[in-house]
Amino acid sequence: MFDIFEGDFKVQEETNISQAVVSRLPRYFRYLGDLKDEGVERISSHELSVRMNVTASQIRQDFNHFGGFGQQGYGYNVTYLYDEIAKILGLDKKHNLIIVGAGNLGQALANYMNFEKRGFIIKALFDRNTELHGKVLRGGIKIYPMEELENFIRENDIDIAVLTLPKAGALECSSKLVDNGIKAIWNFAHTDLDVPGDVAVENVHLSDSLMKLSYNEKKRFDKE
Amino acid sequence: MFDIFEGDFKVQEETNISQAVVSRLPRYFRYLGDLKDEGVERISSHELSVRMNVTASQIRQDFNHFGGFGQQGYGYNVTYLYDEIAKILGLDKKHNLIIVGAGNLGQALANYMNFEKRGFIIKALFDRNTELHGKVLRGGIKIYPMEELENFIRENDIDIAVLTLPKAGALECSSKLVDNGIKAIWNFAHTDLDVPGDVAVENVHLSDSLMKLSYNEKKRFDKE
DNA sequence: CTACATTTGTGTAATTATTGACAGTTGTTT
DNA sequence: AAACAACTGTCAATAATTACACAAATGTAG
Repeated sequence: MFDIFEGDFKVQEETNISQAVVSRLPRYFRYLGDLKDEGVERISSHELSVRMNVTASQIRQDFNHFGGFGQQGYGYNVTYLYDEIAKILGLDKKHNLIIVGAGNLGQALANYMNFEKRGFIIKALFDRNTELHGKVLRGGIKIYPMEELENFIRENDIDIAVLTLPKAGALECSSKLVDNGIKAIWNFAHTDLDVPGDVAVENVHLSDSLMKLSYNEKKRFDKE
Repeated sequence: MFDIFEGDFKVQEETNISQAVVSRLPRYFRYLGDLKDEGVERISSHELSVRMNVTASQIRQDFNHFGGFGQQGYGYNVTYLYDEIAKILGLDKKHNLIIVGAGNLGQALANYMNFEKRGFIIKALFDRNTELHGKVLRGGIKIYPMEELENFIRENDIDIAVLTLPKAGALECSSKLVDNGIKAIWNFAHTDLDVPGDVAVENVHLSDSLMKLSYNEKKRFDKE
């Protein structure tokens, strides 16, 4: 009788993890990957807390949001935990990406691609600059004109769009992407987007990040 | 008599602003820049809150951490507030940067450079790849061999280092940077750094960010 | 097989962050 | 020039996040 309520509650909770927790998951995943590479089979929240410089309590609490992955008296099995977090993060499935804006950053991301190892496949770039059209980057990724964007999305099962455009075009472009069914935008444009609630946006505002660094550098200087 | 205590307290507080607040400053700065461009002279916390989609209370409280920039019954003078936030973020001074690691990302950042407008001047890149040595990028920025790193830092008043290296070399490199007096590291390497407390580090873990996006996309999908 | 050290999951406390409320000040209108 | 509306700075309340503490479970050593 109580179990039913508990169950319902859990499910509801699972869809409502705070971003504070979510932000930490990739870092856990990274450290667990390292442990795997080192051949470590099991690890306790305490050991991990020392490595990662966080509290063991936070680690246990974070993992518990998704159900218990550990065992009392034993700890966590590294490979199992690694795989589970991968699933939570959606890394067990392939994602098809397009990059909109083939400037320095767009091309760098296309060439960079450690992401492919994790199942994020870049299918194409798009740009309005006609000089770039037809250019082929590493791995045969091609730059297309903007006009082909809509068709490409529909025909290639694209779910994530990377926005590496100047501020001006970004907003307009984001609505076009959304209209064509994109459900996730990785936004490098120097502006905030305004999209429906069912579209995920992850902002990478490099300038903001650099300013934060500048503040923190200054602060430490001021202290002396 | 009381003023003295109040004063002391303020100063102490000023050096201890939470990162939650600091993270919001660049965004305020961005919106204030837009307002300036639009020719808006004054703005209330309420108006700004609508634009930025945050609470007016948070805006007032945030600004108050650094002393009051507004006036009761009037609001905030856009230009004044913009300039004050610039000062807080250390944008009133020039910063000399070097980029360590002249791969795709390093070169893209060097070429990209809207940062120069804000006083972040890239002075040079460094890489171990001999094929790149001597290559000149936009604005005359040159790629040097790693061996010249230490001298260059000392002779060119560098305060910020941008780390765009693969994971393996990043840790070793960061200690070298710190040893030569770097006080701020913008870390794009796929690993956490271990530096003394007086060195500011700002991490830009692109993979982490992408995984977060993947989680949030998945979550929205799960809901239906 | 028993005693003990280890470790998770979880309820609770403490801390931090955000929001609400309002006194006091300023600008504006009549 | 008085009355009123708009607005900040700040105190208090609420909400969210993090840390603590311990019962229950497991592995290990003697």
